Amino acid sequence: MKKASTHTHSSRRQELSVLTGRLRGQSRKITGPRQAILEILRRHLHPMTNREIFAAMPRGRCNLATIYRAMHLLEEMGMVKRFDFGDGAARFELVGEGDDGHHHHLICTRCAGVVEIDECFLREIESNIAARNGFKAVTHKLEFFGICPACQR
Amino acid sequence: MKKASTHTHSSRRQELSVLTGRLRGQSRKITGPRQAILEILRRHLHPMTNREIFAAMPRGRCNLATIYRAMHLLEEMGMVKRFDFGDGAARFELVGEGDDGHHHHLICTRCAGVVEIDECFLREIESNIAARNGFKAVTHKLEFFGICPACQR
DNA sequence: CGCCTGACTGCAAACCAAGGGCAATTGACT
DNA sequence: AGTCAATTGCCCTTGGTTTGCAGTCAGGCG
Repeated sequence: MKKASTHTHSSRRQELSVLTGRLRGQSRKITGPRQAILEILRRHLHPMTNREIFAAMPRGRCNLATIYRAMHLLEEMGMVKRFDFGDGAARFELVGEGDDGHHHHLICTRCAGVVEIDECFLREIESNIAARNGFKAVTHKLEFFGICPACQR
Repeated sequence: MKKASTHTHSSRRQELSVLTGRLRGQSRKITGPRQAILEILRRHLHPMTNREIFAAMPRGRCNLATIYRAMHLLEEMGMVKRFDFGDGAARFELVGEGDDGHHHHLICTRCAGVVEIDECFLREIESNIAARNGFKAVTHKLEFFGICPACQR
């Protein structure tokens, strides 16, 4: 039984050809490293650090610096979203087409396990804060931290 | 006209003697660098990086490493709270006695100006998320980003 | 199909926040 | 004043991230 893909989270599972198509559409080259990176991100449902992406790559197929550069490019193109779990390493997740990728996480501080929280409860509060302080283009970063069921024993 | 100090924010303005007293109470030494750090934090109402504290110190009065160590100590003692504005440098703010220091900020992405947001709207949502996922001891980090009135022109 | 060129990659060095080791110093107490 | 553990300064290390440069490659063109 196939589940309809209206869910933010599952919509991240895009065909590789769609992804490379988005690159091509911006006259970017579809290189080996970039394909490998997209393939890896496509298979992982949680944000990954550049080092994790690097490690997931068969035989250090590309250089770590290349991954850093690719992630910058993909972020600018809106194909990935950067998250900060507060441990000093940036993490990236694929963003579905048409989606802005905005969501949050619940992270276990013991085992580093991640739960995706697809809803965002702050849209309204955010506009209130923006209005109250005269700010424009207000966004927010929010992550939850705690101890997961498995780590509680 | 003097405003009553029931406000989270203004309660951060503590006498230096009160601060050093808290150190003494935990059999910690009241050293020159620590006094200088507390004095600087007391005068600033927004979170400061270690480097900023260092720069605010008369004549490089102490070593940067000392500041790092002092901030760890003060954080453990609950005298300062660590914040992360996502720019790769930790920031610290004094915490009032009896307060847990939990609050958020609205940060201008152009001029780096900071507005303190004393309320937290997520207490209830936080417990929901904790319960729904079986997590314990859940906390969160939240900061808002936007463009301040002055930077909009 | 093979060439051309700018985009891209690999490598190494550099950068920055942060933290650690160790010897010298100092605050707090007797 | 003397003692001792706590603290500091100096310097070096670590980890994540970025950059300069030279060689390589994807993709368009003939």
